[in-house]
Amino acid sequence: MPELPEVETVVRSVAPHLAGRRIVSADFRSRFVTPGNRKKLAQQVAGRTIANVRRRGKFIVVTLDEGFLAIHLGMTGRLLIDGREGGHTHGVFTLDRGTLVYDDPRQFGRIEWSPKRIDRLGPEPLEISLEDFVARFRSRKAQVKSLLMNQSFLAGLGNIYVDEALFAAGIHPLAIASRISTGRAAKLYEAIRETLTAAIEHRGSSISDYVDGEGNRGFFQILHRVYGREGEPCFHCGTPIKRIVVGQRGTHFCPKCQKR
DNA sequence: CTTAATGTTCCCCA
DNA sequence: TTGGGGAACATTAA
Repeated sequence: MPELPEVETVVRSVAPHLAGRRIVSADFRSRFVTPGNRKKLAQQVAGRTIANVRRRGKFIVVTLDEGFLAIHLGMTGRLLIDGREGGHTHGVFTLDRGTLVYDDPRQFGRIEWSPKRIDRLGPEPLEISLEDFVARFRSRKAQVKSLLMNQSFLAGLGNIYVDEALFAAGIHPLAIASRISTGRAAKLYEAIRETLTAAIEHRGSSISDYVDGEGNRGFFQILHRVYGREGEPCFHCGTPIKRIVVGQRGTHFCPKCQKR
């Protein structure tokens, strides 16, 4: 479900309901979503007041009056205001007004107290300057697809938006970053920003079951130009979209429009 | 039955 | 330190 635009949409939908609320109690039920001592974590958050909710990379950062909680949605995580509890509910926050429910069938998501890995995230794609991005990008010898997926290089892009941004920039997913000209790297920078901005405006991509904090679907999937379009004609040149595997992830691109 | 799915970490090896 | 490749985590849908 969740790359930067989806997480941003969840944060925006959930924040007004949570800011200023007091967590009366919490209940965590999964040894995967909440590794370690779940009872202790529940005690840690109980009684605390939520100062604000924001996004960092693909993490939802819930700042409390003391400390913070980081929620990562993994592949299938959902954070729902006044959501109904079901068979895949692994976290329930009872607030002084309403509840917050965490659902996650695959349990790849995490709810953690001040996790260190948030410090290892790279810059935000919508905040880094063009100069800094190009300098970082051109110093790497990795394939662009893998590099852009790397959260310590840039925080927030995932499989869908990397494929879409590379198509928009006309860059082949297997191109080597350091061998791409400054001009094309600059074009990639703009493509990333435009793709993410448009996706946020459309409230994210609901390709299977993604919904925001109020249960609303996004509709950026309508505008996908390569992701999930294997064999279908490129919107630009008509060549069938190709699918290969890079870093164990399905990778979609136009073999004619995207140069190495 | 097999494959793939919006993600991340860990391990091995160059 | 960088980077490629593979396995693992748990579940569902096609």
